[in-house]
Amino acid sequence: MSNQHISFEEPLTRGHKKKARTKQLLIDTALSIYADIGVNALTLQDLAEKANVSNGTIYNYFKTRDEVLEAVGMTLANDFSDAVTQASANIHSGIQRVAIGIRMFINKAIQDKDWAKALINVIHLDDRMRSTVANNIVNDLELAKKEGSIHFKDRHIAVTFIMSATIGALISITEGHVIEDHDVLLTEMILIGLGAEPQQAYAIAQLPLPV
Amino acid sequence: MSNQHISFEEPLTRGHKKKARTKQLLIDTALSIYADIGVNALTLQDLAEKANVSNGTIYNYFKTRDEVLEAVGMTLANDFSDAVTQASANIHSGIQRVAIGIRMFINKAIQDKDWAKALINVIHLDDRMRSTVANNIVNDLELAKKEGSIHFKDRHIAVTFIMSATIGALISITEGHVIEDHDVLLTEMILIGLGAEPQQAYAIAQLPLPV
Amino acid sequence: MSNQHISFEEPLTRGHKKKARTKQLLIDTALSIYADIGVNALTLQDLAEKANVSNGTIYNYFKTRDEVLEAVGMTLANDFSDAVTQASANIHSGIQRVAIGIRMFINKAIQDKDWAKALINVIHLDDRMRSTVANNIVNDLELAKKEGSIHFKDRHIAVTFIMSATIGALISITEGHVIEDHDVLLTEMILIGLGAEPQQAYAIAQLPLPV
Amino acid sequence: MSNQHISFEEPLTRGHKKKARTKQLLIDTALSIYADIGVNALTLQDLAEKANVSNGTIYNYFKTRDEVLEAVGMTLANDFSDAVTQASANIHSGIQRVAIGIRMFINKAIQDKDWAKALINVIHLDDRMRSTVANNIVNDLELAKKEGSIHFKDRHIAVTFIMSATIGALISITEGHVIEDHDVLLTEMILIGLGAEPQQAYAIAQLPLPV
DNA sequence: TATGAATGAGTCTTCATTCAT
DNA sequence: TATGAATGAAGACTCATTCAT
Repeated sequence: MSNQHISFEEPLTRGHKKKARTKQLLIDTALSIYADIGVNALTLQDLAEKANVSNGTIYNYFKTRDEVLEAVGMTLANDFSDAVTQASANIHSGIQRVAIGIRMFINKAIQDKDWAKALINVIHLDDRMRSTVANNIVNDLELAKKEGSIHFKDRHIAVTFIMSATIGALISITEGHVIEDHDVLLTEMILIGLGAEPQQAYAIAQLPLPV
Repeated sequence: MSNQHISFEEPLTRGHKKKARTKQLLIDTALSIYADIGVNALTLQDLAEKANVSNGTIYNYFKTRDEVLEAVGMTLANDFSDAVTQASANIHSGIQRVAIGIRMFINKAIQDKDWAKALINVIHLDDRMRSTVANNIVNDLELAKKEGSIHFKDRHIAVTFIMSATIGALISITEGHVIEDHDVLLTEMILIGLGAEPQQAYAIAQLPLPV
Repeated sequence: MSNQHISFEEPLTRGHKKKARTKQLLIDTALSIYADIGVNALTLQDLAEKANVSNGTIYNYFKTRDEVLEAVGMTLANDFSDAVTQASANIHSGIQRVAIGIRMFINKAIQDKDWAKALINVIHLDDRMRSTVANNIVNDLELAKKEGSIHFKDRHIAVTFIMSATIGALISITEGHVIEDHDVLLTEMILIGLGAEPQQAYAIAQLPLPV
Repeated sequence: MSNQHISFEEPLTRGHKKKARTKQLLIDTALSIYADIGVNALTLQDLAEKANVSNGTIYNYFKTRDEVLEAVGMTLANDFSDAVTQASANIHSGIQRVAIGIRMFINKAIQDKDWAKALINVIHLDDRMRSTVANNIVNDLELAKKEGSIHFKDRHIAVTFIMSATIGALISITEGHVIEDHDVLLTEMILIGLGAEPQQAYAIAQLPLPV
């Protein structure tokens, strides 16, 4: 949940552990470029320069430019997945799990705007990534429905509703619109929109996040 | 509200005045290319070819590639604005006007998926367009708040919520996920999310749309 | 039959006829590069420079590098075909037509070593070209067999024999080994090898070539 | 005469001395790549991979890529030389030795098409190799002339004639055109072309090859 | 205005070669 | 000797832009 993905500036002097660190370096560097100028504008020459690496080196790790972009997308998707899954590990209420996911996204975006920018860029361009994220939501959503805490007519619409409202908030945040309790407010709106009782929605949206 | 933006295939003989017909042709053609391959992938060579025009001709109407993209964005934004404004002309309830806007977007997307694809592409890449759309919502939203039919703590969050949820639905639709009463369902979710009374939200979301 | 293919040096001031002259210019220039350094070593940058043209211009006429090579090969093949066909137009004896073909090849190579070098390069790399040439021989060969002037067990072997012996001689010539009556001597060897009566072979190989 | 040159697949456990085994492995592997894709297309990366060796290893045995190609060419040339020399060791008739050389080439090509393909590739690109082969023929040819069994006006033309007709046949064979007694038929054509008495040519071309 | 040939800077990609381990 | 990561020069190809006709 920290800044580890955008850490390419630190001179690789630390561990001397493996040379395959270069691959991670490239991905991290690419991520930071995404944040700056977007996915499309990334050129391999720029990536090589910013990573202090020769252009040819990139091709020791990726066969094509697209493979680089894909690797970055995967990294983002997996990080998301891992962080949220881990945080919700001990939570068995569907509506709570949904709330935690939304709030973690928002809070991470506030902490690390570069991460958010990169994520937004990738999500707009990569269908697979959207599916990955959607799959992570759908189970919690169905669980919440069974619990009776929310209700919706079409699952796909509900998932889309959550994702798009969250991404929308992320865009706002990267543009500088951050307010107090952003995560709580948005979560309330989404849960109520999904048919939750306002009282319950308020309560759940404000629960302390798991450590 | 019809297919007019993607009408470049028709042999440009109809009503177009001889002058500047070419400019509109170029914009329409660009729009259809957006829908197919996105904004970034549009090349002027492709545009010229698809518009049955020499590449040099484009430069008689636009100074740079960016100017083409801008013109297309303006067209999309204005069309939206005009259509919704016109439809809501005689509606004086804020919440109703918001509902009409959302539903018109959804229904137009269902009717004209190419328009929706182009719009999505543009909105993701063009900050100005987002603002244009947002400005059209904000007045109705404030009006609804004054009427007491909805309530929200932060205006910007509310606007973003509406827009992003709507765009999310548009994306779903372009991907083929269309269900019955899509517009009504989404409008309900959004209005309730904004704090509307469920009963009222249901009622308003189902009102017949103005002709 | 003259140097027309390697005429790229002359400044395109003559006819002002067509701009599509550029395509021919490129082919001619490529041909001369073949002669110098071979097909494989041809780079488009080199071609552009030697043709006094921007690298991008090449792509106005050919989609890929391979298309350039193919066009040059076609030019060579067609030139051969046309020249020999024209020369043998009024000759109805199969063995005479075969002899004329061989001798024209040899003589043209002696006159224009660049042409020969380019031809050799292309023939080694382009299967289609070999077939094209072979097809031009096979009819005359069958005709000669029917006349009883030569005889062979396998047509394919016979055609290959003629072609490879001729190309071999071309290679020798490009390497500087030219002797008097090279065309006549080689033709004799080939015709006799194909079973012609030595007396007849001598006679036919020495007939004056048609103008 | 067996498949020894293309034997890189076998797990290099047999008789190879531990030393310099790798060098031979590289040459053999290169040979097989020649057959597949030609000399020019051979890349050291590909070679290293197919030889199950690190790319850096190649540079322990060869200073440059060209040195690799040269070594392969030498191997091919020497193998030819050795095999034919050995086979003709007890044959003292010039025309017979010429016939044996031609036929051995053809038969080896039929047995081992990869060898033939590699040889063709090399011979087209390497002048030195052509000379090496030519030198092996020229003595036998002069001997045959002294014996009166053949006669030619220009030695170089005669050598070229033999070589090119043989290589031509090799190309045919690699393309799948193999007929019965290919070696005998071609040898007859060549010998007759060189002025041998047809009866003698037939007889000599059919003599059993030395073991 | 319309045309389309020409331009050339910018990108991706390949591959021989080097070198620290 | 063997390895394989790193290098960087070189080449193919794209595409916005210019300009003479």
